[in-house]
Amino acid sequence: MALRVYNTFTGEKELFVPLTPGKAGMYVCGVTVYDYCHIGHARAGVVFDIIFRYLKYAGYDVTYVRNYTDIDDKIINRANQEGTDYRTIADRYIAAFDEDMARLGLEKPTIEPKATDHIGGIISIIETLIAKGHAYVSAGDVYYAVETFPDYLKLSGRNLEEMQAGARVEVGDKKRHPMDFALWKGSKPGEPWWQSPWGDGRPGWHIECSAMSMEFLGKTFDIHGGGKDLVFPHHENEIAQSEGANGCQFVRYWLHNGFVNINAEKMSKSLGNFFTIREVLKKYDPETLRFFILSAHYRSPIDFSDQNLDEAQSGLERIYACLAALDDVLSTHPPLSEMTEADNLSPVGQELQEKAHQFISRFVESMDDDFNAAQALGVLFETVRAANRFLAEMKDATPHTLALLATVRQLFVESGSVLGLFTTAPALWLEGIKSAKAGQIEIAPEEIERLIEERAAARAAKNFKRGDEIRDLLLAQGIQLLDSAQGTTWDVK
RNA sequence: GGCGCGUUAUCCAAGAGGCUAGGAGCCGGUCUGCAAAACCGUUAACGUCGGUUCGAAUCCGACACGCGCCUCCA
Repeated sequence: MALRVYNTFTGEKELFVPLTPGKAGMYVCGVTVYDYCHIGHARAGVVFDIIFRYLKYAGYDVTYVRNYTDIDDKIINRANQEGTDYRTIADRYIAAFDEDMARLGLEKPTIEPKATDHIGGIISIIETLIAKGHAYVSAGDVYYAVETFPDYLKLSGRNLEEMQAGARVEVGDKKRHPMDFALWKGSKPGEPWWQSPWGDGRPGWHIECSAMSMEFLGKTFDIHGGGKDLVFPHHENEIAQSEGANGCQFVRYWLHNGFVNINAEKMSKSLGNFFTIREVLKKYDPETLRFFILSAHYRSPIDFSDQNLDEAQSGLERIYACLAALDDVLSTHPPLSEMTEADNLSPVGQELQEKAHQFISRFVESMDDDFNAAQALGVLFETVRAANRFLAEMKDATPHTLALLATVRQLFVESGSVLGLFTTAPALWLEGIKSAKAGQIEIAPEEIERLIEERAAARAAKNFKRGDEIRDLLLAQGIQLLDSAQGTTWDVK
């Protein structure tokens, strides 16, 4: 068992060797809290959630820090628009973020610091950078002098000349070099401010992450994550700040998740083609959204569309239906013992036993390979098929077959705890999906029930023509009748 | 323009030199009065052209197409 992770810095998968054996320090850029989160945030949240969970599962003592950037131009702009103060805006969207992430089933990080609680640390790093000649004061602002840091742009693999050629960076008279970036911004009247050696002001974007990561994880730590779009400039600037101030390596492994696309184009605030998490969750179950995110590798782009979400839901339903069937058998015949040795199992039973035996090692192998959740889901589906086959042919439950089924059920609990799936009782989840769909139909459930009764009567009288008529009538309204030995139920197509 | 990534069957999506990925769908079967649902089975692919190799989706090169970053972004 050896975890390998793709490091943006080297562009290769590397063996994960933590700084301190048995421990892992991870910092992930959270959000700037000025608006509701979109599904791009959902992806980043879910991706690093399973990375956090898997590191713990693999036995590491993980310290996971995810920040809130609660002071920034955008927050101030928003506050001005609404005629309120920045704190009101920040607190509102912190609460909204927490709510959205909780609905997506994210575990709480170890620490969730706020930038404004770390102004002291921020000032202290800036002072060090000035003392070391990496930063300079200019008319109440402080800027980082990128030319003093030879490794600048080493993460994104660019160079300063190239950047300037295509960039439309304004050569402000306050900056010495157009690529210099603000560490501290003097406050204008009416803006929030903190006291500093350079006058009243507020931190620039980037410096808060250097300060908070150092505070909780030290000068050097294992994993730093975030969306691909943060590679430049955010993470590049963090490196310049932290390594410039501390004179040692900042981060050992840089992990970046891919984008969410809409119609094969990047979704973003600036393009205006984004969906908020809460919009999406009105239509889709949170676990469906999570399952959709996990169905592709975290570094690949994923295309968000109704069709893809519908497919994700079908796939998840398949697993849940199998789990419900397992629960059904196990609740009526509680297993007496742990799994015993194979006693004349059928070939189908042997296949299931085989799948159960290999399950964890195959799951771990997938996750060890740069958190390949999509491949891990393949392992789950193969097990579902084997279990369904077994259930279909199982006549009576022997202690051994029950123990086998209980083992299989437990494997889904275990893998589900890493993937953040199957947290709901299967029967309940399936019921939830059904009633969510029922909310979208026109016809009243009482009317459906009445027609079902009428159809049952017609069928009892062998009047199949009338019976089929009713069936077609309901189908035209999106109501699918499900006949079974126990009677007729219905579902929304 | 610079840098980087991708192209896998009808669609989504893993895999990265020889080993059944998987899901949705199609089709076939079981069930059913007939269907549907469910379950089972089954099908098919590696952008194009060259090269390396006993063997290439997989490695190398060229080309085509698509995308991303270079400006706030997860």
